[in-house]
Amino acid sequence: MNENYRKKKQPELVRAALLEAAAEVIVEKGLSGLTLDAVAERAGVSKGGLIHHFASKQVLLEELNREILGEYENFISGYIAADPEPRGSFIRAYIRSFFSQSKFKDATKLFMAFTFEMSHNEPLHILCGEWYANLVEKHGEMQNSPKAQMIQYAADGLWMEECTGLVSVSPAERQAIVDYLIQQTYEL
Amino acid sequence: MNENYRKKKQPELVRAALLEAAAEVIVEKGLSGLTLDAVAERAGVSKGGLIHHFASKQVLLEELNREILGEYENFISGYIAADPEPRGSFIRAYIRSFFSQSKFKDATKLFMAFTFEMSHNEPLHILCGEWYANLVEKHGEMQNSPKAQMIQYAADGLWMEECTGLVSVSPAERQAIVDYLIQQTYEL
DNA sequence: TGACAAAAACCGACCAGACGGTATGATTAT
DNA sequence: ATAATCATACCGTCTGGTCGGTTTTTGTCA
Repeated sequence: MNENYRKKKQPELVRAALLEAAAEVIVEKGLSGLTLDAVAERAGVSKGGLIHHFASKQVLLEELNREILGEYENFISGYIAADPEPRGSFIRAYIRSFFSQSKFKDATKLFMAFTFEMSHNEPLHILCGEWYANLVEKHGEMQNSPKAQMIQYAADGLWMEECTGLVSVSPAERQAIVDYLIQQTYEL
Repeated sequence: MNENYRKKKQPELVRAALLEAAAEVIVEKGLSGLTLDAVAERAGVSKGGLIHHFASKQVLLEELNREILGEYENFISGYIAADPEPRGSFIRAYIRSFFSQSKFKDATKLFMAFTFEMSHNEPLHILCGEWYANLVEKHGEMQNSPKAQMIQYAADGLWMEECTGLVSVSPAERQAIVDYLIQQTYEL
């Protein structure tokens, strides 16, 4: 007779806790370490409860991916709206969103896990593809000068480095690079 | 009475085939799809044979990682040696090596899998860390102006995009970006 | 408003297959 | 003869998913 029976039902909270737990497991143990048991235990829910909210592991993955994609889209939209200079605003928002405070811990690593996973997970790949296409369509066409592309690629590279933790760049140095990239977007 | 008993023993070839097979499995099914059975079958070797060459799955991973790191180091060294202009030669080599013909198919995806894996696989992380430190030491200190760092980050981003296959950039456009990055390294 | 049926939320035991790894034996190379 | 190279059979554990049951919530109707 588990106490979760007695507790007030709050399915939305449980669902959120499960997503959060899944994110943590992925970051800590990788996608190969993501098991339903681990997620359920970490969220304080039984496996049956987990499967009630997410019919399968694949569904759990897709929902989690949808979650972080939605978060990034909100970040980007917000930054663009707050930017007085329309020229290059998308790239600036793109850069800034990477360093925004996500509700998921180590969101960059999480994002990277999906980035690789989708290369051999068709539904996930489609999901991300549509998301990106929709993003571009919503915020107008992108700058596609070599320099603009270089800046955007650099943001990706910077983000990736944060995942690896290999080259130890101090926070100050990192901020300096980000500032430099932002500054460059005004000189397209 | 398997035919591999009868065949002439060529342990080095078998070992190479196993690494190659492991690489293919990782690219096609991800690290969560990497199983000893799959690797053994693809290489045409029994599981016992596999375990004879690589004592465990972890060892197999580390050896494969060592292999591709060695390959990249060779690429970089070669490009630096062939570069008449010493200034920025490391960054140019860094860029070019990403688009060199590796002996592993889809080496970029393979590399990316390791890049994420090492964030929660301590031995792998140490391995990569030492490799990178050694690389930097061997080829002199790096350029660390904001612009130089931006170019290097952009190379990472470009490489990452090739893994995702999301934004469809034509080979010509890709080459144009690479050329642009190379060109920029002469203006540090 | 209250009874009550249906649906939603959740648990816990269970299963079939997959997985990493071991043990042992067969064959070849040195 | 000894070591190296492989195959085969096997084991304990883990994993994704199923199933039936229990409690709570919600909708309905008198």
